Amino acid sequence: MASRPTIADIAKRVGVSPGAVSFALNGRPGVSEATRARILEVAREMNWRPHRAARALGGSQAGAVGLVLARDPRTLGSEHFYTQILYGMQEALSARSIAVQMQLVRDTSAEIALYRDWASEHRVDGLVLVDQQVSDPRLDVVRELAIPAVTLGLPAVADQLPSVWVDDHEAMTTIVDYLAALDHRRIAHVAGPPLYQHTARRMQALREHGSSRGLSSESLPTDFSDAQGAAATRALLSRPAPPTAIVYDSDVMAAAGLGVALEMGVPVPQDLSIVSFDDSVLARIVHPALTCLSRNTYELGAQVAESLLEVIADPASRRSVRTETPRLVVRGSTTRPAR
Amino acid sequence: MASRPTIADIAKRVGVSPGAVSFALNGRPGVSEATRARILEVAREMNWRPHRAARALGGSQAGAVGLVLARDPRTLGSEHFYTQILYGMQEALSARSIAVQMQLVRDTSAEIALYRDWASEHRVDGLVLVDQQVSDPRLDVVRELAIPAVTLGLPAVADQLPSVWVDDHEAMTTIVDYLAALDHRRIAHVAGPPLYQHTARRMQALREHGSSRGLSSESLPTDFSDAQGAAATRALLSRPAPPTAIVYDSDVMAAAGLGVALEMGVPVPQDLSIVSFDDSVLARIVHPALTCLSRNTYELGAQVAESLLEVIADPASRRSVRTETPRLVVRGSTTRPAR
DNA sequence: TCCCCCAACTACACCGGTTTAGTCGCGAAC
DNA sequence: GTTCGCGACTAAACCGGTGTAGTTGGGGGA
Repeated sequence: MASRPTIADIAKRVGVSPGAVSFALNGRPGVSEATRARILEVAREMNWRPHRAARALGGSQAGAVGLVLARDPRTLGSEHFYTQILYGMQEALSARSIAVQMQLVRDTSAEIALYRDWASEHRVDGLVLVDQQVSDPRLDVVRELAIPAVTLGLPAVADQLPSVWVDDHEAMTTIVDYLAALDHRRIAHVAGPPLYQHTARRMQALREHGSSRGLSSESLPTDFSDAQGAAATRALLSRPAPPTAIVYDSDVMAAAGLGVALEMGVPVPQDLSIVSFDDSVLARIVHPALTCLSRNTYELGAQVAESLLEVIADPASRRSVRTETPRLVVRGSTTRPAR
Repeated sequence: MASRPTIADIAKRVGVSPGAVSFALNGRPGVSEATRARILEVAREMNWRPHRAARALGGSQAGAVGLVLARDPRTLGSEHFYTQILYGMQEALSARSIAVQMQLVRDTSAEIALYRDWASEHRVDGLVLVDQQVSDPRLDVVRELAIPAVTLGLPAVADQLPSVWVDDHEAMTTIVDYLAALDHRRIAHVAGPPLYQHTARRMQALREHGSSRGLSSESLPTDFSDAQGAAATRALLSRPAPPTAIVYDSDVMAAAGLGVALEMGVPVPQDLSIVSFDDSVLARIVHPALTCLSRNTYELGAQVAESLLEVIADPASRRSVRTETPRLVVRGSTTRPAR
């Protein structure tokens, strides 16, 4: 009884046909301005809202976009980053009452299966692909399914999808320059899995830029867990000539590394400088607080949403957006190395 | 062209009517077993999947449930907890191909507005209400909208919604008993906002149980931020007779408090024991690692999902589920107080 | 043998929008 | 004065399922 008003209810009340109401509500020609105004007023008065399913059925807009995180969620350490991204996206999309469908899955194959499900159920109008891989099996699937998508990461060279990207090369360069200016000569990098494009890119940047500046440098890959971050740190600090600075691919690993250093009696920052690629509450509350690259993740999410809307509107669009390089926030974990 | 097969396609191929196919696919009487088998086989062969919107339009199942987090997302510290909850829910629901629609909003009024939107757009079949408040304005709205819902928190006494709950009273009792057994006599509690029911409950438990054991105890409310957690810690440790143990309502505040203690030259755990109500990576990687209450958050999420399905199936259901009390995980941040 | 009943199906309306193919009326052009 | 054109609107099909009211055929009971 008290069920939501439909377009037919509005039509009856205004005295026009349902079709006319649809025209009016969607701002398309076919009704006079006077009638349109009447209809809009009545719709507002009756508190009308489109029935999503009905729209999705007729047209083809599901009114939702999808974001899948493929990680072992029990050990996820990047919640903060993706929470911010999600929030940025939602703020940008809620005005158009588009929902963001976020789902956590175990691995990439589950992610791909989910894309197929979503496609066949018409659940989403577009996808955001995060954690881009060097050789990414998702790209083929997305193309096959013909769902509009953007990547958050480097532009996929071979297989063009529009992307919103941060220049990880330049980011690493910024860090290396900063550390070199402080007179650090032996820099280590506790990286993520080289499977990920951003990790690969950072490793490459360190190798190239480090050697061009005459530094000794090295990247140790990990699985992003605090355990492996700690282990890598322990290995590095046990060497005869340990690095004077370690750059970590994530805040969790950096904090874990800091713990190892303190435990091993290596004072931070005096004997070891620590830099993290991620900023977060965690980076702020450990002692000393971590020097890190910081970016406006919220903005990044909003940008992703905008780009995705563009691709949905025009599936042929291939416009990639480069976002500003993260800036270095210096905190207590870095200083000149003691001689 | 290569568009998804519909029920009509299957019907044509099998040589029956679309209605019969619908019966067969939904396991309801009206077709013979032989025909049903044929239909199921052809459906699988053609890789048929129901069109969500079509189902939602006819019946009334949107195939999604909603979860809203109302916090200032820029300072969110509980990502880990809710990520786990979300994952647990998704695992439990994906088998029935029900999606979890999670959204972050700024505050409770935005949360309520979102519920109204979702209701009028028929986006969700049910809601999970988290961060239950002492006097919760959401309860009336949910009842008014007549959406099946469960709360994650204490059972709402006045206004019965089924809930999945953890006994915060007993949790606090566990901590107090543990600290008392170690001979702590002055215990402080850095709490969240007393607006939240679980915080209020913990404060009450500490007051009652502490005094019954002859302890001096006190709760300081905060906004859950690391800044206020740090400030409260500073205030407590500056007193003439500072507490020998502090219990924090969140891992972020506990870690921030730990930082303050070390900075003020108060050795942890010798002069100050620290206990956190939340477990997480953070609690593990700081030094010393934090003693905390730990619970299977993933299970909790799954349980929430089950309960919600129950209410959706039978909106009159009022069954609340009490989950097991979190267990205390002792790490390096607690010990007997130095005399 | 006839009738009734029931299982097994079909036909069709329906959900709430969108969209296309008209219809109508009126002013301008010839 | 008839015709053309166009703006404003209506009727009806359609999207892909679900649910209900028939319809049919065959077996069992009287």
